[in-house]
Order: sequence, then structure tokens, then C-alpha cells
Amino acid sequence: MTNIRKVAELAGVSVATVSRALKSPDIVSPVTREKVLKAVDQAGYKPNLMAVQFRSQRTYNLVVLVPTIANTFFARVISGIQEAAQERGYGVLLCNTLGNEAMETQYASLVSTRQADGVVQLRAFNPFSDNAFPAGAALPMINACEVLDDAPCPTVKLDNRAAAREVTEHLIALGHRRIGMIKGPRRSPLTRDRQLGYQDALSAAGIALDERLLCPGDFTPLAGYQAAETLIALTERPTAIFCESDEMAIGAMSRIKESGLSVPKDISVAGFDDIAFASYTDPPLTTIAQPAEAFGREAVAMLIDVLEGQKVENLVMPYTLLTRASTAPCQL
Amino acid sequence: MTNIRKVAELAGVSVATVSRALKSPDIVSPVTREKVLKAVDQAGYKPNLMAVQFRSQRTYNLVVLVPTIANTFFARVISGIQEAAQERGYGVLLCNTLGNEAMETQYASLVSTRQADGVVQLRAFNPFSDNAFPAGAALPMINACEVLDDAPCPTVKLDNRAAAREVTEHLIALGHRRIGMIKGPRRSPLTRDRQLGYQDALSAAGIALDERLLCPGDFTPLAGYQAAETLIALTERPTAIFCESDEMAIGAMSRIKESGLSVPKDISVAGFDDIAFASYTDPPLTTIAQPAEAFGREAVAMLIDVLEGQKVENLVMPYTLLTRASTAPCQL
DNA sequence: AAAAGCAATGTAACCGGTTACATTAAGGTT
DNA sequence: AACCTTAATGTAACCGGTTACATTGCTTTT
Repeated sequence: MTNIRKVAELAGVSVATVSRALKSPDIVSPVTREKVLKAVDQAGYKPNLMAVQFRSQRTYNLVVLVPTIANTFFARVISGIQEAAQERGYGVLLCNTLGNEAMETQYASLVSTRQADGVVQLRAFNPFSDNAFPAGAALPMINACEVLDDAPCPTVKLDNRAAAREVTEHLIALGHRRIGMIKGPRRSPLTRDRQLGYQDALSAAGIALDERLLCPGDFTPLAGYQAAETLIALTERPTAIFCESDEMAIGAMSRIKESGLSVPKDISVAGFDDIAFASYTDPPLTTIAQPAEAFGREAVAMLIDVLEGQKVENLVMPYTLLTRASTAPCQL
Repeated sequence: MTNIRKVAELAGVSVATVSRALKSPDIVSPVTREKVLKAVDQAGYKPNLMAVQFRSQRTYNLVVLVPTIANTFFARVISGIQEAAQERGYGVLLCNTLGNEAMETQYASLVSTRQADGVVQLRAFNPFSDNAFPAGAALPMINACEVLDDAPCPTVKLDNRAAAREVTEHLIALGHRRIGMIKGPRRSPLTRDRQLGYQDALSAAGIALDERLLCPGDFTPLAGYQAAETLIALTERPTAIFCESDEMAIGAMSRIKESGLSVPKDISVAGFDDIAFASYTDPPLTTIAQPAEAFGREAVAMLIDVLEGQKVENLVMPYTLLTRASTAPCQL
């Protein structure tokens, strides 16, 4: 393999001069620079980035911890991450953690073993919290999308409470009083905030909370399907269902129609995320649009700022309620 | 940062002994090994993997070139890749190339600059074909899913022609004679093979090929939506449509219903891939199930075998026709 | 003309592991 | 007791860049 010494020999200069000619062209004479560049070309020289990284102790890689790449919302976030990282010369080591905390911790340790410079965490879990990491060490991390309450790092999030409130208010404005909710995983702050927003809207409208209308889920279509089954079976079934993800909403709609009920005539359905399929469902899905790609881009921008020693501030991203045909006035 | 020398000092041995105690425990005495391990623990020592990699000239990273991560079929393939890579101690550098060839070539060059050991290419394009790479150099690569005809590397693929033929035969068996096809990108071998399979079935049944029934697409729901529009507008519209991806099938179904037509009563729709949503559409989608995760796992297994100097053979993966409610007997 | 300043380049230490080779000590053989 | 073998450990070169410091030669200053 051609290395810097070969090039130096070919150009008749020292290795230091070659290095300088490539990295700080302005401090070598034009004549020498020419010679070096010609030698580089002739030898087909490409710097061994492993050596560069080793020397500079920077990998220019970022670890992204994603709960599941199969969720199309995260796919969009990752696209944004990828794009922003590439623009700034960073690579992305993607880690599909499947919600497995041990795996998250393991992947996060890529930073402490110098395989990556920092971490973007898309889930409310601090992979550095166990004792595998030196307590004082500042491990560059950004927590985005699902954010810890006491995040030990900068965060990028949505005002989930306000967004959930807005969806619920939309349903109430359509005359619905029995509104089911298909939630996310139990211990997620995201789920808690969205439920708070749901409750905010209910109490503002003077509607009592009925615990039976709350179903747990895990953001997958299957979970939505099963939760809808439960809700439909209630003696007083809801006339509207708010799902914490579009994927669950799709599953729920499937189950509702299977029962011979109609969306939105019998039951209105609202989702969250605005995934690509949301406008192709039958009927098209009312949902909260999140700027998924922007989440990714902003998280990366912040992480790189941290790595470069700049100060960063927490970010709250905007959302929009998209009213489509899956929600309609209550028929009762 | 604690390095191997600190540990050596702490344990009262040489750095070589520390290295050996960790990498080949059997060649140091039990007593010394104990001392070293205790020192490692005490110092909180973790080897600097950048140094290890630099020394061994192996990164234990694989580059994965994926056309678009937003397609849920690829999301499944990537899950498989991730899993297999992790099991064998490799990291995955995911590159969302968006079909941009310059970007593919750029990412592939991570291998020549020693940022990664090999490439898994999920698209029919040889990123090493331009002159940016030394001609003779053996750049470890596996081509999976969409495979080049003259791939310069081992491949993992489906018998797309046979699968497409099987779907088409299924439609013909239901009595359909005018069968539309929503295709993939023009120059893709995948699209060509699937069209050949479609034609095989037609000619076996004595049905003439009608070019107007062939619409180009790009695997997105929007493309399916638009292509369906074209097909519906034909004076003699098809009674069945075979889509080269489930995502396009979902878009097509949406457009068909928008026209007041019913699936499958007026038009049967079949897809390809069996993405997670395929069983939650209304009606559930008849499709070809591909072992997406297995594609990823096999590709990684093959790539690592190549990296380890073993011989590998091309692989053809199995498929299954899943008959669901979106296809029904022809009503004409 | 001697001193000082500066631009251009060379020399070699350094990053943190791995490993070929050298050295030492202990045990076994004749 | 002299010699050989083997296990255990130490020494130092090495991977391929980067960069602090040294050196050279030329120009400017007084």
C-alpha cells in the first residue's frame, strides 16, 4: 500500500512536507506543493484514515441508538441524521437496539473505546448511566425524540403534551365524549406526556377520565390492532380513538373495519407522526406531523457543536395537526 | 486516559505481558494473569480500539449502501444486517445513498481509506467501477437484493422472474386477462426480471402483451398512486394490477378507492415484499413474501467469510406467494 | 558587516497497541 | 555438573500519519 513515505521519496521531500502540502498548503512553497501533488497523483496515494484518526484521537463517526429501524418514523429521523452528518464530514454508526438496554450500553461504549466521537440517543434511556463508564467523563451525547426528564445532555424534543392536547381537542370539537387512547410503552416519558395532554383536553371540556379507555401499546401495527379489539369490546365503546403512533392507528383501523364498523362513521381514529403511509390509508389519517428529518438534522448539528466545544441549547421542535378523513363528527 | 502502559506499571509487568494476558490468556502464568486483570479493573482500562485497528489494519466495520432507508423492506434487510454483524463483532456504517451514484462511490471509498473492511451493496450498481479505485485491488463486496447481471462479487438474490410469474399466474387463475403492472425504475435488472416473469405467465396463458398496461414507478406509494391513475383512465381498464412493491400497491389501492372503485371487486391488487403493513391494509394485500432479514444476515455472513479468506457461493433466497383478500375472481 | 528575523524544510518523537525476537529461570536428561 | 528444552516475561520495532523543534539559507535592520 502506498503510504506517505513513498510519496515523500517520489517527490524528493520529507514526509513532513508531504503532510503539510496536503493539510496546510499555504505553508509550503508553490514549487514544492506542485511536486508533492504530482507524486500523490502518480502513486495513487490516499491517506490511511485509520492512522489519521489514531493520531488525532477523533474518529469522525457518530453512534446513533435507535429503538427500532423498522418504524418508519425513525427511518425519517435517520435520513435527517445521515444527511447532516455527511455534510459535516461525519459517518454514522447505526445501532438498532430493539429497546434492549444492555445493547444500548454496549453500543454506547463504542465512544469510550474510541470507535466514535459521540452518541445520538433516540430513546429515553441513559446508556452511560451504569458504572461501565467513568463518572466524571464528559461523554458527548444528544437525546432526541423521546427525551429523558433529567437528561444528562442537550435534548431535541416535541411538546408532546401540547400536541396530544390539540388532537384530543380536535376530537372533542367534533362532538366526541368517549375517546379511547392507545398508548406507548408504560415507562416512556413520551407516553406520559401525551396522556397528560389528553387529560388536559378532557378536563378542560369537563369530561371525566375513564381508565378503561386507556390501552397500552408499543407503537407497532399489531399493538394497535390488539388494543382496538379491546376498545371495541367495551360495553360503551369509544366513538373516537387517539393513537400515539400512526403505525398503531393503521393496526387499529384494520381491526375496526374487521368488526364491520366504519372509520370515521362509527369510530374516528387519529394518529401521531405523519408517516408516509398516513395519507394513503383508507380513510387518510388525521395525525400530528412531526418534523422527523429536522429532528435528525438538529440532533447531529448539536452533537457536532458539542464535539467542537461550542455551547448548545435544548430545542423544542414544532408540530402540526393534519386533519384528514379518519376523524369526523360524532354520530351519537 | 488510562493506557496499557499505566496498567503495566500498576501490575508491575511489561506492556507485552498485559497485552498477552488480555488477548491470549493461556500463554501467561495464572498468577501474572490475576495481577494484570486486577490492575485493569483498578485502572478502569479499556483498550483504545483505534490503536488496535490501526495496528491490525482492520476496522471491523462494514459499509452498507442502501438506496433508501425509508422503504420498509430495506428497513427489514438492515435489521438482519445489523444483527448478523453484531454477532460477529462488526459494526455497520449505514449509508443512505438515495440512488445517487456519486454518493455510493464516495461511501464505498471508506473501504479504500480504511474506514471499513468491506461493502454490502443493496442496489445494482458497482460503486468501484469508476477509476477512483485501483483496478486490481480486491475490494470486498457483496451485492444483495437488487443484483447486477455481471456482478464483480458474490450475490444474494431472489428468483424475481419466477416470483413475478407466480403472482401473475395467480391472477390469471382467478380469471383476469387484462392485468396491469406497476414497475420499478427503468434500468433496474429487478424490474426487468419481474417483467419477464409477468410476460412468461401471460404468454403461457395465451394472453397478448399490451404495452399500455405497463406503468413505470419508483417503489414509493406516490408512484403507485399516480400509476394507478393512469391505468384506471384507460378505455379498457385492467381488472387486476400487479405492483412491484407493496408500497406502490398501497398507493395504487388508495387511488383506486378514490375513484369509487372497489378492491378487489372491481380491481384486484397484488404487491411484492410483504412489508409489515401489507396485512393491515384494507383489504389485506396479496403479495410475495421475501425473507428480508435473511437477505441481510446472509449478505453479512458472506462478506465476513470473504474478509476471512473463505470461499463463498452465490445465493438464491426462497419466496412465498401470500394470497390475501386484495385479489379475487374477475367479475367480468 | 554582524545581528536578527523569517520562510521553507527536515528530523524525530509521538499516538497505543501488537508481536518478533531476546532473555531469564526452572526442570529434565545424560 | 554440564547441556538442552521449554515456559514466562521483557525489550523494542512497528503501523502511518502529525507536529514540536531544529536547521538552513536568504532578506532585512542598524
